[in-house]
This record gives sequence, structure tokens and C-alpha cells, in this order.
Amino acid sequence: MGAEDWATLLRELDQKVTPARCAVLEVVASTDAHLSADEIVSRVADLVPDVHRATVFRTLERLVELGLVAHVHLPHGATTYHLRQPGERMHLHVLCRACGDVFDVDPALLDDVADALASSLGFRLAADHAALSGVCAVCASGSAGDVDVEREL
Amino acid sequence: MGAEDWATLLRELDQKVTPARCAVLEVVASTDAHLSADEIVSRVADLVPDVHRATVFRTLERLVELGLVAHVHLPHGATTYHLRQPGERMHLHVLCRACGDVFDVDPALLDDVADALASSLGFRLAADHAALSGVCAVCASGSAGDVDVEREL
DNA sequence: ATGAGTGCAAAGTGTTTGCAACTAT
DNA sequence: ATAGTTGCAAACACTTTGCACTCAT
Repeated sequence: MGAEDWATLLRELDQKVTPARCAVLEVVASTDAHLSADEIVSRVADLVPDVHRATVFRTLERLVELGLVAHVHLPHGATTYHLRQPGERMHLHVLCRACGDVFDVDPALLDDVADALASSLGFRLAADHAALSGVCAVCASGSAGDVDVEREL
Repeated sequence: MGAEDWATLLRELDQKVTPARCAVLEVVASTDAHLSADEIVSRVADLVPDVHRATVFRTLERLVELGLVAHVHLPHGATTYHLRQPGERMHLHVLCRACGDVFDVDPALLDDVADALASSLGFRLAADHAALSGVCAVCASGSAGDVDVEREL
């Protein structure tokens, strides 16, 4: 999507079109990765200088409200943001506590868990909203003795 | 367990016995709830005055290393700590993002998920380490319209 | 005696907020 | 014109760290 399209999209949602907003959308849309607010701030700076951190936070909050962006809380460290694909089902996230990588996982994986929680506790699970933690294949084999792995993320 | 027992336990683990440590152990053992470091600080203050925050943090870190205490990262807000029962299997946690309550859940619930992640990605899941989020029964029914529920925890 | 543990103050993240200036409509 | 947005600075919540002093052993 080009810059013009973000403007159109925002207008359709009755939002004001500003350089900061377009830049944030552009940045978030530019990658499949999960970006922290900090990373977004610095990437936005490459597109539009002098966009303030606070503005990025406020903009992200707004975009989440509008359903354009999703955020995931990681067990350690900053919240990450990524574009939310319209029809697509929200995926679930697992974080490697050794290397910090986030892996996207099939949301169906937690369906049984969600059902079990719903029937036993009446609890409605939002599987996409928080990441689970563990150790990825690379880190598990790499540092055979699990030295750094216990480093607590 | 009385104060004397904490001293004994610490000695068995080759740790120095100090009032601060015993108090932290006492506090963590005094409840089934998941306490934040802050809550522990203030409860410790009732037992032993003038124990500094930093000491509580350092002590908790140590107790986790020793395997006496477990900590759980919540999707939002502070890390919580609770006593770790020796033989007992670590439980899994779900957080209500409306009221903030943490529910303990049968760890077996995630066994299938853990297996699936292991075989598909080689990922080793630490199910107890991070809480999942959702909405508890009370909050789901209470605020029918889900007003506050979207408040993002 | 001596090294581990502690209090304190200070810094470090990540995020939010009040307010005055600005700008998209 | 005017309501919504922004930049700034300051505050916030949670946690860590360097250092000198104290205490358990």
C-alpha cells in the first residue's frame, strides 16, 4: 500500500490524515516482523523527521482501536505491534526467552485450551493477546548446556 | 512454616540467613495469591522495618534461582511471585484483562500445545512462565457490553 | 576477618499525561 | 473556526546497578 492509500483508509474511518499517522502505518505495514514502539519510532524518523515518541504511542493506540493494528504483550520487554490483516484470524505468539525471537503459531492450536477454559471457568481466552514463552529450536540445541537459556526472559 | 524453618532451609542451601530473606520467604509463603514485588515490599515492611525495595528484588531473584519461588510474567503490569511447592508440577496462569485477577490452571491443559510446538518447530514451551490473557466469567457477564473489558491489559 | 548481603541514590526501560501550539477539515 | 493532533517536558511504574557500609559466618 502506498502513502496515498493510507490517507484514503484513514479518511474512510473518519480519522484525520497526518504525516505521522501515515508514516506509522507505512512502517508497520512494511514488515512481517513484530516491531516494538521504539523500533517504530526510529523507522518513522526515516520517513518523517521529528515525529515524537509520544505521538507514535498515541498513534499506535489509535490504530489498535481502529482495528488496523494488533499488539502483543511479550512476557519480558516491550509490547510489539503488527499490521492486522482484515479477514485473517489472529495468530498466537511464542517468544524464545533466550534469543528473544517471536514465532507466529497457528491459532487453532489453542482452540482446545480455549474451550476447556470456557467450560471449566467461563473464562474467555484471547489467545493472540499475550505471548507464551519457551526456548526455540536453535537456542535449545545451540547452547547445549542451557547456560544462557536460564537467563530469564 | 515458622521463621526458624526458613532459617534452616536457607542454611541447608548454603545461603546466609538474614531477616530480610526470612521475611520475604514468610510473606511469599503466607498466601496462595500471586504477589507483585511491590506487594511483597509492603508486606515485608510489616514484619521487618526498613527492608529496602532493592533488597526485596535481589532476594526474590535469589529465591527463584534456588527454586524456592516461582515468578510469572503478566501480559501487563508487574511480575508476580509465589512459593514453589517442591513436588508439585508448575501450574499455568491466565490473567483477566478486565479485573486483573490471575487464575491458576491445570498445567496438563497445555500439554498438547507443548507437544505440537515441539514437533513442528522444535520449540520447548515453558507453560508456567508466562500468563495468557482473556476475560474471566465475572467480568464477561458483569459488564455485559464489554465496555471496560476492552481496556487493554 | 572476609565475603556476602544491604541501604541508598541514581539511572534505566517502557509508557503515559498535561498543556500550549499547531493543523486538517 | 474549531476540534483533533502534535511536540515537549515531565511524570509514571517497574526494575537494576554502583558503591560504601554492615553483618553472618
